[in-house]
Amino acid sequence: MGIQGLTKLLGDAAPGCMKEQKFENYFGRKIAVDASMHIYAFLVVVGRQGDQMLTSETGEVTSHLQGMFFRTVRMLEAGMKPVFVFEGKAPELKREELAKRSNRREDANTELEAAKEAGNAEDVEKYSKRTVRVTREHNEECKRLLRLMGVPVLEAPSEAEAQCAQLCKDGLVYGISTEDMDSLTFGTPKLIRHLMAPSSQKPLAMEFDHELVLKELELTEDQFIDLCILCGCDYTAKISGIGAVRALSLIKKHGSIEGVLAALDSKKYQIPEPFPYQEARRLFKEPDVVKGDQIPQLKWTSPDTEGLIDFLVKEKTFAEDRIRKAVERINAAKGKASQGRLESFFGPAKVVSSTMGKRKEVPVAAKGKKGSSGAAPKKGKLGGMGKKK
DNA sequence: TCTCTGACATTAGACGGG
DNA sequence: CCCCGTCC
DNA sequence: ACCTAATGTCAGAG
Repeated sequence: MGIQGLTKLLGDAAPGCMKEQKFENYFGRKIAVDASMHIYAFLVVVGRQGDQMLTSETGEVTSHLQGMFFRTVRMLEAGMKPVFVFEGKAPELKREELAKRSNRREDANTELEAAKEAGNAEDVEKYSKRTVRVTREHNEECKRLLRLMGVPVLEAPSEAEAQCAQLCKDGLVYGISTEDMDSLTFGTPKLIRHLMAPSSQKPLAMEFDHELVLKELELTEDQFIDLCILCGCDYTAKISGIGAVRALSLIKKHGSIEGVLAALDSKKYQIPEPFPYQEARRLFKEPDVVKGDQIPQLKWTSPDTEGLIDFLVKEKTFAEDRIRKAVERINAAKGKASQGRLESFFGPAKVVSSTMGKRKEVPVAAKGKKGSSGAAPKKGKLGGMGKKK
């Protein structure tokens, strides 16, 4: 569920923490991605007709592979270096939330049966989407695919978003690409939304800067975490009647959840029972993650063409020429990337730190503010000037 | 009147030929 | 460039 | 057996 109403709150109360970015700005950058969210979306939408999905000859679902493969190709082609992080064990506090989701799936299942019975195609599609579940198998197949593509895969001990945030804190990636605002609560220095949105029509990528969030809201990091808990997170129930706006003003006035609780009119506002906000706080502040030297080295290598053919074509019935063409695209992009690396000028190598020679991903020095919007779209990549203001 | 919350519903990819 | 059928 | 989330709409309380 993320943090309820946080995006809107930041837009209203901390507009300076978000900045639109052009797609090209991510050339050469390392980006962490939460894999499970992508897999879920692919299963819901890729190749779906009614309750049918893409499948191999033997009837196994392949929608997640189709989606993951081509999206990753797009990222690599754009010069990005993605690292995919897979979900580990959910924290105990999330159990309740997960149980709710599971129940909703079951309801959808009965609705689905009814719709099939009635021959209502529209409802069959609607409810079958809601029954989607990411299995261990889906995850394992995606890991195998990514490794064959030469893209690093990381297994999180627990929450993937927390692990992504840690990668960014440790300077191993520039930012994390996600739609989930939880990542900011976990303290990622940089969060990127809409990164993979298609060039036309959709909004530009939007970067959220953690430091600026705190600055604009005039909160400490601890207070920001408390704010997020009050807004509504996966770990505790909400106080009915307190949404994002009131939560912010309460935290500002009283400094912490303890302060807020002490001052709240208990007749007007019911505190949920139990309300393990301290535990939730700990999960955000010190989540179960691998950090620093413990993180395996992230390596981006050339795709294993024949391995991909064996997997996708021989096992999963993909069209061989499509796969070969896509691998070509990757190789072409890699050539360009190693040739024209800006990074060799501005890049990571410069930063000397105490972290045992680990490389740091550093933001490219700020270019002119927003001066030349006519910066020669070389290949007409961005067709229309999005009707920006 | 206006702001805010909460419940409920909806949406969610990418390619390539025409 | 957009639309829409297809990907497996 | 097991892990996704945001956004939009609207009624009604304060």
